[in-house]
Amino acid sequence: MGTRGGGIAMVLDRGGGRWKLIRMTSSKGKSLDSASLATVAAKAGVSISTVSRIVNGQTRRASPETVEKVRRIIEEVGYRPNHVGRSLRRRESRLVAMLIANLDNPAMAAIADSTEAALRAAGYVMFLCDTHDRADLQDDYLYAMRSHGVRGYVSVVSVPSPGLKEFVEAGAPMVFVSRRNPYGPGAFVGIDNVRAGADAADWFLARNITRPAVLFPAQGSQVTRERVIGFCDRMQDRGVPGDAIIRASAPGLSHVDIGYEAACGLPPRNWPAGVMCVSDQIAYGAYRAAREGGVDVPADSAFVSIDGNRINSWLAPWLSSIQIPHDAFGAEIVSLLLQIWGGGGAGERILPHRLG
Amino acid sequence: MGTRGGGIAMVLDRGGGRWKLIRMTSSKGKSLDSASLATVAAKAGVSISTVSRIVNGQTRRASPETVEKVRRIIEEVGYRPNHVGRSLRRRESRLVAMLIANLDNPAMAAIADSTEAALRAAGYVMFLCDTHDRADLQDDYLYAMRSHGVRGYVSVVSVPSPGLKEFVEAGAPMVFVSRRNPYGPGAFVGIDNVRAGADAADWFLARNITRPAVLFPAQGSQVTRERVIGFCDRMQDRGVPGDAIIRASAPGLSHVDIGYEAACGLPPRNWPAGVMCVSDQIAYGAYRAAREGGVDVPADSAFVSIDGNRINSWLAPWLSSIQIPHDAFGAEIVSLLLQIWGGGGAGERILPHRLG
DNA sequence: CTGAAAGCGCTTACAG
DNA sequence: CTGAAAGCGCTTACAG
Repeated sequence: MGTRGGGIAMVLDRGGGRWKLIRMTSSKGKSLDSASLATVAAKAGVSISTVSRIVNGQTRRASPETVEKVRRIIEEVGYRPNHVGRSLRRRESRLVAMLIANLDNPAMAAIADSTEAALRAAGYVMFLCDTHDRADLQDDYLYAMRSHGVRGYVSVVSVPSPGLKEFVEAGAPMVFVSRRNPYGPGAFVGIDNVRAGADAADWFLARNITRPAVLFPAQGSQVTRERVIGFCDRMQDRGVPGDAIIRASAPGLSHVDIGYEAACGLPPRNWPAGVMCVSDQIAYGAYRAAREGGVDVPADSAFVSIDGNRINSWLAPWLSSIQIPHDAFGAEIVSLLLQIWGGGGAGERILPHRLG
Repeated sequence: MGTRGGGIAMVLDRGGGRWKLIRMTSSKGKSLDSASLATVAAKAGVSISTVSRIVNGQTRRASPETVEKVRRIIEEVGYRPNHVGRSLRRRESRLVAMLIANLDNPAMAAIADSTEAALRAAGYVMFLCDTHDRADLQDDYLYAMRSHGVRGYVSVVSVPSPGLKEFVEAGAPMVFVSRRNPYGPGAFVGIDNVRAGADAADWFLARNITRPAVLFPAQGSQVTRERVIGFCDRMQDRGVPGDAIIRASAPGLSHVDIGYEAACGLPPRNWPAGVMCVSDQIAYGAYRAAREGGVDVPADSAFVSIDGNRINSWLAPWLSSIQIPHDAFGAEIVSLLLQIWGGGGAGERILPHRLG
């Protein structure tokens, strides 16, 4: 922005022979900053307004010769609109904030990936914020993003926080992903977690596994709870007594650690023939515990989980994971944002999962 | 930003009894936008300048009572400085662009993670851009970031591109990570790849593996080439004939795919006792090929690679990976940025790797 | 101790 | 067809 290190030049105004002081970018062409509208206008001998209009595609409001000349100069000096000035004036930007719990999680990275692509295709720029699952950081980012004039928010597995509540109540355009808005209704993209859990149950029953374990975080979210409930309910609906299912959980935030710890609590002598993990990361952790306990996966014990990380086919061939179509999330997220901006209200997009 | 949907209010100017027109945020307190300096100033009965100074910590230039009153109002209306206005005026922001080749790669995600934390600690906000290893996208992002007034750039495994060249030549504050500046000297954070390759050779030799294979991308970067060279040179220096090393490569960008394909070319009957992969992802791909070929890893064939992804201890216990301290990159990157901004010139930070 | 004014780069009614 | 002017929110010499 601006012209740090730029010089000053005098230029004769086309119109009335008056002198005009204009700033010019460094003569060496070495300036980091792009030329401004003023530079282009001066070089073309037209007003800033005219250049602005042409930059914004209003070409019929200028003579063909002017348009041609201005375009040539723009090309010549490599002019690019300054988004900061534009944002300030228009009071909106092409920025969308993406708040994500943890970049280290491949599932999150996949969602970020597809959202970035979809936003870019729609002409927006994604502003990625890693909240580390912390309410205070989430709020810091929300306020910072607002200060940067972002036009919308995508909140992936959000954590409840005062700032989030404030934003939701103020009607900030926000799409929730995986985890629903904790403060009311709202746009949502995700899967049917109860059904995913039920599908895992069916998968076991098809293999005559009727005394499985289910592994989940002790301080679970709605998401993990629904998966567990879907699993257990289906099992019981199909005749498995409730106490035949081993429920194993562990505290903490890291799902790998939770999986490991929870699995360490399973009976070593009587290891279940099937282990349902509510996330891939939990399965990764449980896998190590199984190995350490001398259990052969999947020969002795079938592992099923929910996520379907791409890496599984390479590193975890022993895992049957219900695939969440993270690659398809981005398009739905952007479509919902556009719908909200268009005044069409929120909506829910429940995407189909499948056991690949 | 601004006051979409806000109303207008008349307020009596403290000083001269003149009328002043000020904007106010929506009376319902439901505005998405934060209050502006003007709002605070009007409520406090002082000028915008005074509020601005107090916001920026210049408290000794105002009476204690004024400071107190203004602070109370700021708290009351929840004022937060608008970064867009501030950036435009100051002609700099607290934004740092992070250009990264591929979020899907855990090594990249780890670098992004530690950089984000280090930047945040230093009072900056990271703007993450996924270039998908494409020169055109990298340039799009570079120009877009400049338009947003970012103050610095971090380029992780950058790809050569016209825009990058332009930025480098214009002296943009930029730190290169893993891969050096292709257009001259410049700030750099990474490891000694030749030595890492040599260490892998030593590891094999310590286990009497003298007929290893080395797997690498056909269109390799300087980075992968150095690792291969370091490996082969050390092998030969220690008496292994050059043709005893099987060099296997495959084209493409995806390292898992490259690893798989390259390993498929290894002699099934005479599979090498040691496989050196220039990255973890290549090892993941090669591992599958080995399994499919009936090779038991690590019993029949020892796998060594370079990266040290955190997930390895859970999912790839068969892999001995030289650990790159990605978690420590962030601090070095930020320290270099601060050094550049401070006029201290660039520098190289070669971090120690180790085989855990 | 405090405020009026200029200006960052841009857009947009408005006037000609 | 074109330009002067106002103003987005902020900072900062400058004047008092």
